[in-house]
Amino acid sequence: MTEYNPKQIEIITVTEKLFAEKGFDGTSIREIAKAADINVAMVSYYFGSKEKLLEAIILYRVSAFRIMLENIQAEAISSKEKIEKFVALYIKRIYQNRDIYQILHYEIINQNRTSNFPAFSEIKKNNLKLLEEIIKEGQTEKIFKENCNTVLIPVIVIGSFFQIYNNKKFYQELLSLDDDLSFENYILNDFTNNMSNIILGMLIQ
Amino acid sequence: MTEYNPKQIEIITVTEKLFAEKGFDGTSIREIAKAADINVAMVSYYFGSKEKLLEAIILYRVSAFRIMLENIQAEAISSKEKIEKFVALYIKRIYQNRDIYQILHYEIINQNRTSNFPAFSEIKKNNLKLLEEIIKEGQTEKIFKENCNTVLIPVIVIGSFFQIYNNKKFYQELLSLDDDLSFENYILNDFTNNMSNIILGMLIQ
Amino acid sequence: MTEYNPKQIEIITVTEKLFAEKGFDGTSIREIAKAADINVAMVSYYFGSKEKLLEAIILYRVSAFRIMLENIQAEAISSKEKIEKFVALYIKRIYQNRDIYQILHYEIINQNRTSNFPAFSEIKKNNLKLLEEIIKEGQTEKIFKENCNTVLIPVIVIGSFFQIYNNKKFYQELLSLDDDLSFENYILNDFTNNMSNIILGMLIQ
Amino acid sequence: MTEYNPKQIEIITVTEKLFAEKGFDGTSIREIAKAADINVAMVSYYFGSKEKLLEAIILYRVSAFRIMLENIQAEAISSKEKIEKFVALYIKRIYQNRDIYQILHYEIINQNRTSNFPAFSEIKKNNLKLLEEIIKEGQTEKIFKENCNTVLIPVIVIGSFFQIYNNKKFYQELLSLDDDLSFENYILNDFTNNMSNIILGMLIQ
DNA sequence: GATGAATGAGTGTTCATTCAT
DNA sequence: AATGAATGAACACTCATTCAT
Repeated sequence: MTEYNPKQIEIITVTEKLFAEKGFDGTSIREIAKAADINVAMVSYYFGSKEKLLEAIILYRVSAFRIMLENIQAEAISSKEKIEKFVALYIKRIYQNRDIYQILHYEIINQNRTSNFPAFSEIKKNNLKLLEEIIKEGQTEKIFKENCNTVLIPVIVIGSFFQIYNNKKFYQELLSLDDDLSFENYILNDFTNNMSNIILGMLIQ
Repeated sequence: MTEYNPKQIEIITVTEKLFAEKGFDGTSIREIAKAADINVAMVSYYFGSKEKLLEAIILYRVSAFRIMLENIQAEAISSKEKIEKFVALYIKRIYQNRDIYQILHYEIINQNRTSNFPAFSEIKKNNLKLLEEIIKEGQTEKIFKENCNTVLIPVIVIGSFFQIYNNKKFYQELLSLDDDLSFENYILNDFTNNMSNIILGMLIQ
Repeated sequence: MTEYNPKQIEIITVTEKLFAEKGFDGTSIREIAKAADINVAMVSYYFGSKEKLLEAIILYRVSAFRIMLENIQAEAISSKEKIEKFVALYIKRIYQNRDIYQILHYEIINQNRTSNFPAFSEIKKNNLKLLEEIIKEGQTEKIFKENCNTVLIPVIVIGSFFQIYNNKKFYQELLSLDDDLSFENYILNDFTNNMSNIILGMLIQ
Repeated sequence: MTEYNPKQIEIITVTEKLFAEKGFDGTSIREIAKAADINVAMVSYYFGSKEKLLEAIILYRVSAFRIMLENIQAEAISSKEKIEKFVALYIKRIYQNRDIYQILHYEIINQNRTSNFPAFSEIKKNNLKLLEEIIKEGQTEKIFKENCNTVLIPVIVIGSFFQIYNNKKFYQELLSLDDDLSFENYILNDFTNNMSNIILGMLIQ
């Protein structure tokens, strides 16, 4: 895990946004250089290649996912509250890292590139394991149903989020969310609550 | 609405798949020409440009969405059964048209391209209206809750589907779906049932 | 063995000269394009890459070497005269094809490129075989020595030629060969005669 | 004539080999820096530019040629033995300095670079003069012919050497010289003897 | 109506060199 | 005295598109 200097981090940050907006192929190194106010040669100089820059971005951000939702389990709250907190934290985290998720989304589909993202799969599996523990706790407390589809929970949360986020304009119009702030508020409050309730609806007897 | 000749339709069909797999920028006209066994100049000749080909693909497929789910409402079945049918048909339709959905997904994000897809928004709105009617029916029958979040229902269904579909490999491993057929069966049966139940869970009192 | 169209042949001809003068690495596609009055993209379009253009040049010229010196053997002249004719023809041939020889020379040294030139080796071996037959004939006629170093003969002829040719300026000054024509005359007459005598000196008892 | 410090000499030594192997254009400063374990800026720092480094290499080695074959003339041996010694020394010297010869060879052809090498021409002329003296001695002794082509003698020796050396692989196979040592032995013994005999064949009446 | 040839703009990358330190 | 960081120019090559036929 190499450390990046401030300029490298700026390149990563700028490129992250461009890749999320226009895709990997749709973004040229010259655009990146312009946006980051650096020389075109700098990307190759710092990261070796455009593809390695992509990998660097993913690695840089994915490693940030590591310190995740573990502490929820330890808190002295009910299983129901834990699920609520899990969903809220999960959505918040996805929202904050929506750019890198978008990129991963692009690139996971184009499986020709950076063949696999084992680190990312690992995190997804860890999250699932944490969720399973919370649910198991609720099951021993006889609050949650016995046969719960754990796998579908992150699927629904993350899928629904991006379905809305990727069709932002459509839903902004539909839900009268005039500006970006009200959209953000919607996601972090109403949408989050709705998701919580749906998930709990799946779990509670 | 221009009619396309068989060769144009073949180009559309071939390109649809390539765009879905590799994205618009990731697919070159040469690849298309090779895959469709036509001359490189044909694409420009028939469609004007690569971008216009994209628009043609979208228009061609989106118009196929038109004849949609309207007849559900007319059927002599319960509101609950109508929702189940709606969800099943919806997923089936998305699954069948996953390529064009994938493309739209790509391109809606890159909003620089083909500024908007009004036809597509129209269809989404129509579907929502139909769904609202079904729900209203269930509400007058006192089967469904009064305040239901209609908007979220397609969001959850379509979002969850693509969350799974785009991470096919990950979920195939997780759910032990060895081949494409068992994956398809999972989507059209288990996943569909799960979605139905979740949606009904949101609606039923 | 693909046929080349006139434009391709012109590219080959122009590039041949540039490669001979400035080497492969020292010649840019832009220079070639300028010299051949074509678009920069044409080289890649016609030959695939700069390296494949080099291979095309070599193949194109080396195939011309094929029809070589075979008919000398059949002629009704003495072994001594055959050797004289062999040397004269050999030098003439090298002189005419000095550009491609120069390129091969460059590229054989840089063995990283186009790993080997089996076609070229083949021709060299064939020439050696032909020479051996002539010498054997002279040996049975008791004109030539028994133990002759056949291998060294082409080495001396070709080596000496290029030693002079590559230091043209130096030897033009030294031998008072003011212009290109007198240099050419020197090569095809005096130098050729000298070489003949030296080779015959090696062979004759 | 500037003196070079040990680091400069190392750069010269390392680069000499790289230039001989891959040519001037084919060798990048980064490669040189890596091979000599120095910073990329060092070359420009010490020599001004890549081209000036080339000139430095040539100058450095060519000056070593200076102390050459002069003492042969003084020795109390026959003219024939002097020629034999001259040829042997000449080949040995070329063999030892084959790298710089290779570079000169490259660069003399590309006459755009380092316009001329007067120092080198000087040495060649000196060698010719020495040879002429030896031959003249032999002529007064009535051992050598009256009209001898002095100029051709170094041409043949140096030309033949490089014709073999540059096609090392081909001749190693042809002459069954399995490794580098046996090739070296061949050059310094058999080849040298052959050359001596050929040259003497040209000279002796 | 259809296409092979051709093109200029653009791609990612490498280059020798410079410069602040 | 020596260097890591940085740069603009050039590199080979691919792109979508055009055009004469």
